Amino acid sequence: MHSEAVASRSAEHRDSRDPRDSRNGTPHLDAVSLAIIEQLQQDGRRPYAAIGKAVGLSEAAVRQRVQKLLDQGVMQIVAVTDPLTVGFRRQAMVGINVEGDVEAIADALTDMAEVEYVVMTAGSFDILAEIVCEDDDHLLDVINKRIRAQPGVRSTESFVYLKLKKQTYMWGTR
Amino acid sequence: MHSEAVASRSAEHRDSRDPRDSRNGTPHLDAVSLAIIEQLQQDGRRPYAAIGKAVGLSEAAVRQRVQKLLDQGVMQIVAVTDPLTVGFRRQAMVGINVEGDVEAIADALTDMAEVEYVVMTAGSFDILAEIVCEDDDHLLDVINKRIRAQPGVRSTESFVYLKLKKQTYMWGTR
DNA sequence: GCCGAAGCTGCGAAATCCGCAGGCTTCGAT
DNA sequence: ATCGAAGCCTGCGGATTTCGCAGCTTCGGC
Repeated sequence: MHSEAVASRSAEHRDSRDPRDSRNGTPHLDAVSLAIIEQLQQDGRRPYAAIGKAVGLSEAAVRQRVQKLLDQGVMQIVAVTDPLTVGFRRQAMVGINVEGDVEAIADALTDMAEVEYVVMTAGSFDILAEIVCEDDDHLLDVINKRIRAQPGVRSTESFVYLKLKKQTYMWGTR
Repeated sequence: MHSEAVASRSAEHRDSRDPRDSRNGTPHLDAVSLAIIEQLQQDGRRPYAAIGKAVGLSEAAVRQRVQKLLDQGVMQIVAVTDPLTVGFRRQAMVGINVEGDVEAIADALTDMAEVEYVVMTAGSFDILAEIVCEDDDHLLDVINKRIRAQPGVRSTESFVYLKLKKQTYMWGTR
């Protein structure tokens, strides 16, 4: 019977028709876009023609897809550095416990320039936040004067970084 | 006395003569390279000529500097994505306590594909590791079968991500 | 059937990238 | 003091890439 072919076709149709995931507003990514992202995870400046050759698309098509991925916020092409070499000598992860509105505290942390990373978690901390500072004084100031000063912050625990062993950006490249 | 002037001169000389920091192997960065990095943190594909105009250098000079920064491993230009949109639905930070050689454990974690981020810390954990997985089963497998199986791992504590609030790559751009 | 949206291709013009030769300065050695 | 090597910059021409646009096809709605 031809039901298999029909199912395959309808799946293709869904892929191309609906660019959005039903659960949230995140756009849907097909295999080709994923392959393009992989290429750019290896080298953010790789030419469109080279990417096209790798994923089986014309240069113009790759260009349009990349532009859309950037516009949609699915990916960004940026330079990433080791903070130490750029003059930030103290980093720490801070575990935070909150009473009341966790998301409000998370938003407040998000607004701080020294806070690089904020995530709400399940477990013995409500929030984990990564702090990037120039020196010890700066770090102390951020943790004690700014974070702990937030109303609703019940307690914090700090983990000062001693040595960064790994930091990759290769999701999807494995 | 002139000891201050002498010290100042010798420091200048060290900066320009020796591209490496004495403490570790990290190369020294001058203000211009920092400015170039800032440009590329805003847009990893910005043309060299535009960067040159912004930092006061010729196109060729910018190109040479960027190439050197990449070769030295000071920065990398890559596409970064939201893991959720590329199909990784479970993430967690894992705090680890170790008996014996902490760095050996950290190295073992570094070799795992699902481990995105490894840092040795001071505080109540010896190591923090970020895990990126496709689903709960995958996450469970990595934590229980792979991480806790490492000899020397005394205990672990997991923080499953509920919501990622902030993730920037803008060191130096503030 | 007809129309609009979305996505891909091909192509020519403009912009960018790239390699290289040459100039300038610093620094160490003779 | 002079010389040579090294490091870094500029300028330039050719190769490559990017960019905008017109046209084609598919698919779903009316």
